[in-house]
Amino acid sequence: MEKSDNFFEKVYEVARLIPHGRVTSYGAIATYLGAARSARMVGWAMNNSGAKNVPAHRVVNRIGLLTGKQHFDGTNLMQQLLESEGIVVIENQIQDFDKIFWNPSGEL
DNA sequence: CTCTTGACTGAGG
DNA sequence: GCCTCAGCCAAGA
Repeated sequence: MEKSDNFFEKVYEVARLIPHGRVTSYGAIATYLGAARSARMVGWAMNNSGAKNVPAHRVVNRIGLLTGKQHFDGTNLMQQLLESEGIVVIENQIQDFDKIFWNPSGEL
């Protein structure tokens, strides 16, 4: 095992902590890790998540838009996974996003 | 080394 | 609410 890239590993760890039927944003994870302005790095980490067991479909941008669905295998795979968890998604837009949003800090 | 791109966000108009 | 600009940092060419 090589050295864990702290930042990336943290992202994967938090992503796995997201409860079913919930979602969070890249910025929320970045902020939790102390890199509030590095939300892009979270997205990049998700790009590498292809080799990890990370539910990247539960991570969306700040408005609940499935910006990353394009990186998934198909075109509706990400939406399918979210709907499978009880999340309503219309036109790549999560409905009731503010209600199913999960804060990694513990919903303070 | 430099330049561009990108799964983002916040501030300003 | 929308559009534009700037900041952020890593990877690829």
